[in-house]
Order: sequence, then C-alpha cells, then structure tokens
Amino acid sequence: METHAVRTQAEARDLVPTSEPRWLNEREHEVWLALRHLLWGLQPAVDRQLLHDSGLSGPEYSVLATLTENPDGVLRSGTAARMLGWGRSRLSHLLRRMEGKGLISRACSPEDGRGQDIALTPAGREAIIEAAPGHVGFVRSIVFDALTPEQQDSLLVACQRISAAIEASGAIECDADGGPCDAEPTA
Amino acid sequence: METHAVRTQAEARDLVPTSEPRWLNEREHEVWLALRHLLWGLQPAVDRQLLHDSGLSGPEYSVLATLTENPDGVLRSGTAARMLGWGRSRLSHLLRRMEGKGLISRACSPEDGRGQDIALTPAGREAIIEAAPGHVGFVRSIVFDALTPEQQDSLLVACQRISAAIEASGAIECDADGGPCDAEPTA
DNA sequence: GCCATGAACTTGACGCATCAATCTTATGGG
DNA sequence: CCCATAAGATTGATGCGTCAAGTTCATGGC
Repeated sequence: METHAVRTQAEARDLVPTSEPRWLNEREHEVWLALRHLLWGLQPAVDRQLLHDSGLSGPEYSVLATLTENPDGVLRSGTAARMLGWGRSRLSHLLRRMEGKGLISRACSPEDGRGQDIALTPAGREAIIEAAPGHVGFVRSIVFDALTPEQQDSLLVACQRISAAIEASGAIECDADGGPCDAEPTA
Repeated sequence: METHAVRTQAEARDLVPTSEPRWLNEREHEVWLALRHLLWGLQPAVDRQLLHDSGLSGPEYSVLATLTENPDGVLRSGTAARMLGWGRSRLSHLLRRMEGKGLISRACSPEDGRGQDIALTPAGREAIIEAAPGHVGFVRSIVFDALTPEQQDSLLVACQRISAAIEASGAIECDADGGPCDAEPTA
C-alpha cells in the first residue's frame, strides 16, 4: 500500500531502468489515498459495531446470514463457501470455532460422504436475528445517510468497474482448489 | 456483513419488536453488496500482487513507504504509527518481524528514552524501490484505467463522505491509547 | 529529591486468513 | 473389481491485527 510519496517515486524513477513510467498524478494519488482510507476504515468499523453490539464477529455474521437465506438453515459446506466467495479452508476454520460456540452444527452429508452439512442451531438463529437490526442500521448510517442517491449510484458503478478490473486482472483466487470462482452470489 | 437476504429481514421484522424499521431497499442492498465485494476484493488483490512480485506484504510496503517519505529514512515509532493511522501495537508486531528480515532496524531514541527510532536499512530501501513500479502500475490498471476522470471524482467524494461518517460515528479507535487519531497524514 | 501520573513502546493471547499438505470418498477407465 | 484421479473437506504452520496487560521512562507537583 501507501502509493508512497513523491520522494519515493522520484528515487525509483531515477534508480531503476523501469518500463513503468505511469506514476500517479496528484489528483489520482488523492483518490487512491481516500479509497485506501475507506478500505482500512469501513471493514473494521462494521466488524467492531457487530462484535460490540451482538458478540458476533463479521465473518460469523456472514456465515449465519448465508445459512439464514436457506429456508431450513442447512447448507453443504462447499456451497456456503461458494456463496460467500471464500475458500474452503477459511470456512472450515471458522466453522470449527462456531461449532464450539454452538452457533452452528455439522453432520456428514447423507448424499455425498465427502461433504458436511452445516446447520443453523436455534442459538445461531437467535443470534443473527438479534444482530441484524443494529447491523443494518449502522450500515445505513455510515453509507446511505452520508450519500445522495446520485452519489450512491456513482459509487455502485465505480465499485462494479473496479471489481471487474480485479477479476479480469487474473486474480484467480478461490482457495487452492480450482473452483469456478462464482462470486456475486448473494445478489 | 452480509446484509442478509430478504428472508432474514422479514424474519427479524416479524420476531423482534425492534425500533429499527429502516431496512435496505433493493437498490441500497445492491450498492452495499458491490461495496462489500470491492472491500473484500481490492485489498487482497493489491497485497497479493505485491507479495508475488516483490516479496513484500502489504503492511510491510506501507511501513517502508512511510519511512522513505523521510529524507534520512528514520522515524520514531509513534510518529510512523500516527502517519499510518495504525495502533502502536500493530506496528510493533510488524516491526519485530521486519527487523528479523533485515528491512528495518530499531534503536533507542537518544532524545526520549521511551522511544524507538526505526530506520530503513539498505535492503529495505532496495526492496521498496524495486516494488514501487509494479505496485503503482497495478493500482493504475485496477482503479484508474477502469474509471473515467468524472467517475474518479465521484468515487473520491463518496469515499470521503463515508470515511467522515465512520469517524463521526464514534469510531474512536487508535489502539488502546488516547492518541488524537490523526488520520489523513500522507496527503 | 520523591512520587504520582501518564506517555511510548512491547508482549502475550487470541481470532482470523492463507498456503500447503493430508485424508476421505466418488467416479470413471481398464 | 481395481486403481488413478479428482472433488470435498480438514489440519497445521505462519503471518497479521486487536485487545488487554505490562515495562520503561519523562514530567510536574510537593
């Protein structure tokens, strides 16, 4: 990060016979700083509100919300991972901790012996139902109360374009497995 | 996260006698999803590019860039933390690892016995000079090549407004110490 | 000169994410 | 039927970030 100040740019330009002459101008630098400032600030702020007001971490909330989208609150682990856009490993670690807290339960899938069915427990359902209003209220106050509808539309477009650029840029993540990198599932 | 699907909202609205009736409408939900998608995608993408192409992690790059902004490459630890908008603890942990790699060095400050002067080593300077062009090139390709100048301006405004809302929202972070939460130092 | 207060920094414990194995179960070709 | 391959999931190691103590040093009142 830190697209570094002019000094660094000057030094690099002087010392390295690089083929990358396209440094950021002042306006671009300002945009990048603002974007990074938001990046560094928004996620922690949302997580903190959640943890403080409901005892759920951000990732935990995400998992519970995903489960709740299903009528019966049951999902195969891999399916949930795809819906969240996460790697299996990440989800597995998190599920272990959540199972320990009683928020979800896991059982071998009857259909495919390899899979795990993860299910919302009553405690898990109660936790997210209690957390949701505060979470949504916070997001509204932070994002939507701060922007006019036109600004919100512009923001949407910008996010979509940058995200598209990232994905086009060969950022083929998706854990270590070669999954199709679904992404954009919750829409 | 996961401002959860309509089902969750409906359930919460039914079951909880809440005073938070302001759920997100469909358009707002879409904006929030796009924003979160960006949040989850941009930071890791930048970090990955950096780590892959130069062996520096995102935070390491930030620290080196901050040091490089100073002529002599020396900074007090607390000053650097303020410039980065980070907590002392976070920086301390990172510096320990970076010292182990030879990227920076630490010495007791002669002025204030409590402080540590952190200094860029030759290896550290070389590392960031080598990393900078690729980093900037990547940021440009992801953010600026994807947006028109007008869209960039809109994005800037949106970022500033949301960040301001976060800070206004009593997000008084700044580690455990009561620092003035400088923020916006690198401009 | 002495001590309370507080600032600067570090440390340890813990949750979280990634990466590289591993283990188990399907599945398809011989 | 048997084995190679692949998919689903877990595990362990490591880096990172946060929170809560803790340590060291400076400073101001007495």
